[in-house]
Amino acid sequence: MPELPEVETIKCELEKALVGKKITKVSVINPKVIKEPSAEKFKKELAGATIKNILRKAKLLIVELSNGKALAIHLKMTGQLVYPGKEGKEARVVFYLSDGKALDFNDRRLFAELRVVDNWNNLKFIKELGPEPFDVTAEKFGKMLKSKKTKIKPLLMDQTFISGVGNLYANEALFRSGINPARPANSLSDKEKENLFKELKETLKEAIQHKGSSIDQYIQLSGDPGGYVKYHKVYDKEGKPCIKCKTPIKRISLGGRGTYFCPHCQK
DNA sequence: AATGGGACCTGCGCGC
DNA sequence: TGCGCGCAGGTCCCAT
Repeated sequence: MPELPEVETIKCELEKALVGKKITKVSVINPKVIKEPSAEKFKKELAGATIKNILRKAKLLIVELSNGKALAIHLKMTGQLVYPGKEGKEARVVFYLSDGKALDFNDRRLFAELRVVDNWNNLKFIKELGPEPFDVTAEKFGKMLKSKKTKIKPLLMDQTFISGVGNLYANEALFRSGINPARPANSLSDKEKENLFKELKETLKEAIQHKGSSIDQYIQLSGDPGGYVKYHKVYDKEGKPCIKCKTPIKRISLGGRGTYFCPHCQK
């Protein structure tokens, strides 16, 4: 579900809402989402801990705690954090806080992953993460693409290559830079690489400003939807006219993921 | 090395 | 109204 802009939105809101508060109790409704340690230990290690700091690494949220441990949350496709919580039917874990309110962790499809760890830097997912688009220069980005024969769109979504970008924003950035998603990465000209890099960062930045894209499950911490959907130009728009040339937007499958593009504008 | 497929799950919208 | 199918902002694992 959420990509960098959505997770960044939640991160900022969690920061405002939760830092300095204590977790008084944790209720695990479906232990499936807890990957480590056991659900029992998970509850024990969180109860009584104060929330010190909230971080985001690509699409992963990290809640640093006063006891030196950290709660790592990957929302995957349908994870949601809602505060104050309502404990609806998709609530899988509920964190009760010292302010008398609850933070709900909802997850329809049970793909999400919650962990309490001693050192989040040691998580395999973290260690293998490539840089975020905001952490490299256009020059570096261009060099990274040079040795890659793989199709550009799946490459943008490869978290070990560049992190934080998912299906939605990969589609949008490629449309905005006029590049066909199936092009081999190393076939892009210097100009195209530079343009793609610029549009990728712009797209993410705009999405953050509008607090993310609520298509299906993503919502802000408050439960409100993010406002960026109305700015999408290709994602989920199969058959609709391209905003530039009116050619119907095409949907193909690349790397098993729905891929939307304008066959006329994206060469 | 790269690509495709399936797995993990639940639930929605569509066509019949 | 109901059923079956395809689809979903992610990631991991296996086969070719």
